[in-house]
Amino acid sequence: MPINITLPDGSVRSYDKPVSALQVAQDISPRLADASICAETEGKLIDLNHVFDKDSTLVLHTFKTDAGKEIYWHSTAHLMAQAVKQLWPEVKVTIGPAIEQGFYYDFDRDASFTDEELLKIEQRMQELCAQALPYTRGELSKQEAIKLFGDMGESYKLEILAEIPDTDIISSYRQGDFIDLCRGPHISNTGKIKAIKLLKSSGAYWRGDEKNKMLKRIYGISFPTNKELTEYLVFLEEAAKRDHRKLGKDLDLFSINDEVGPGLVLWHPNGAMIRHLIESHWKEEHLRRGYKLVYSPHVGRSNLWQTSGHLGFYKENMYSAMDVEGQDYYIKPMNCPFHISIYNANLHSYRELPIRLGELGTVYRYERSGVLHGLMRVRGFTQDDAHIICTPEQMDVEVEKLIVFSLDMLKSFGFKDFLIYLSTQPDGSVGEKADWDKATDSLAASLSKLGLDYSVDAGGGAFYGPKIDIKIKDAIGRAWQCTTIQFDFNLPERFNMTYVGADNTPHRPYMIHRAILGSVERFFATLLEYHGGNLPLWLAPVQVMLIPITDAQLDYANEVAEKLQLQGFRCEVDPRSEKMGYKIREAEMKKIPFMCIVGKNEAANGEVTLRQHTKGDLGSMSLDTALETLKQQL
RNA sequence: GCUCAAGUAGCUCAGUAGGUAGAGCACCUCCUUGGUAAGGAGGAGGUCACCGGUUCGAGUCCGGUCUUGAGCUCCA
Repeated sequence: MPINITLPDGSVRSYDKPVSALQVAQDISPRLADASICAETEGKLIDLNHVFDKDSTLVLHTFKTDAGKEIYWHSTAHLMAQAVKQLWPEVKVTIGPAIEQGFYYDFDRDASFTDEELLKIEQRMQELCAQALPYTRGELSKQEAIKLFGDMGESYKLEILAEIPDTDIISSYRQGDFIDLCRGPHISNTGKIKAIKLLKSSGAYWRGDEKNKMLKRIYGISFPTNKELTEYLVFLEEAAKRDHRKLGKDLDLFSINDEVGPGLVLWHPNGAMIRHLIESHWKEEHLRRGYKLVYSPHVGRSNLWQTSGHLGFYKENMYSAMDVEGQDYYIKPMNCPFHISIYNANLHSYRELPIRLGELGTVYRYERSGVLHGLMRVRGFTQDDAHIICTPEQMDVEVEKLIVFSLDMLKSFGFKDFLIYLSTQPDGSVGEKADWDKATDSLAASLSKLGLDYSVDAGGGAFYGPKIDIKIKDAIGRAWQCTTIQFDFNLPERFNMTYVGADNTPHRPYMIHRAILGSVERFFATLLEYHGGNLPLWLAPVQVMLIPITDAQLDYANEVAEKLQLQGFRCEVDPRSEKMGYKIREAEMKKIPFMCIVGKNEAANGEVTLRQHTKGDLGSMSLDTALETLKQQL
């Protein structure tokens, strides 16, 4: 009986005796065999030395596939654990998975790892790579596994084993003198790992629970070639240059000040201008789509938060009450109760729905000190909030409109790649299951209808409703959550929201809570990082810098600036008696999109010379031509 | 909040074995009026995050507080 191995392209290779995945790879091409990291059969990842004794499918994974990377990095994590155990035998190992970019391994050790120690570990890893130690799979019963890891004193492994059913077969992987409890698969030998960099060490709780012991984590990354590692390190440097905190300082956009308080943002004129432009655009787009703008106060009486339930489920994120004539008031962590109160101020007919109330609403939330991060995570921020109140029948249309609107809005700022998540009903949620299913289906159907790829986060919804989140992918691959579209089965009930239906009886409306940008602060940060500070012309706080070559052209420069301003451009004149090169350099570093250079020739002919940021000299031209050029970029 | 690191002029950073602070850029004044990324000279600017301790003497050593960074947990 031949054994048929079916490959992804549909071709079949027949063998008359059992054959390993690696052998099949060899038969396809030795180079493929060399590049292969692991294999996959019937949807399950396997080692390359897995032997097929019956008809099977086979997919080979190289470092190019996600699965290949994951296995490669996971194997490197094992290698790192081996090196650490060799250097410090008393250290206990815990777990060490692959992550999106690289891997980590958590160790139980009193002292944290210093940079010198990381280098030492890296060296030991390289020595172990040179030995090309094979990773060998072993299978044992739970009893045997407990004995094995118990004898080694690896208490964390015993804890993991305790959660595995008694009857399961446990797999372990050994390379050289190191053995780890592991599902696998792994690369064939340590020699496959060519380039390693241990990036940083930090603390991490055992099982991510802050009640547990703080372990010492080492992050690292590895590649099949040194070239890839170098590229990755360059990429990290590039990311650091785009950090919004650095750009915010360099371009004088915002600051966060000790005395004012952590997590509270001061918007400087340039940053405030950008924010103004974002917000104006936001308002126009909302009005165009049938939203009504509202404003609401920054504080509200405790009754309001009692009714909304925030004092119950959200209290730990709220600041403590302030006393106003014997009554408790709370600064708002959310805008919803106010928007609902606006809705409830009047009686509504089904004929008015949907009602879409929008507000750039500033909220304050208590965030633990350790989580604050530039503008990405702050204590006071402005949500681009809106609540859509509609009949159940209108829900599908509204959801679809909302998704289209969200993507259009994000695209208008230059973003192109999005990650979309659908989060479904968690345990302990409120509302009827039927409503949940209906809402969840509506969200899913809209996404599918629009042909959008999304991942499902099962049980990841809020307790009050399912949601869609959209994350923006950065030019260098990082993802930031902006848009969130959440159904709410809780608040309409709590606030007894109603509308009068065609049958002349009150009905409970559906409510969708949504933010497209998320928060103006986070969106602003993402925008900055995405563009690396080089904002599109319409968002640049200063669009044109007028640079007179000598003081003699100062009047002419002012004249040109005035004309540009009349056409709606934001421009400034650099009047200093500095050399032109000096002023150009400064304008370039401030990332001002256009420079308008005027010397005696331009002044004499009524012309200007344009220079575009990062692109250089565009030559001299009439003022009208220059205006045309600028307008084309808007 | 927890673990580890850091906090010196507006910015980026030096500061060696504890002896009351230094550079570059930016800023101010003067000279220079220069054609596509830094012209020259001079000047001003710091209770070395804050509080306490050790010491004859602390930017430097010790303790505490605040803030920042990398993570953990959580989230827009």
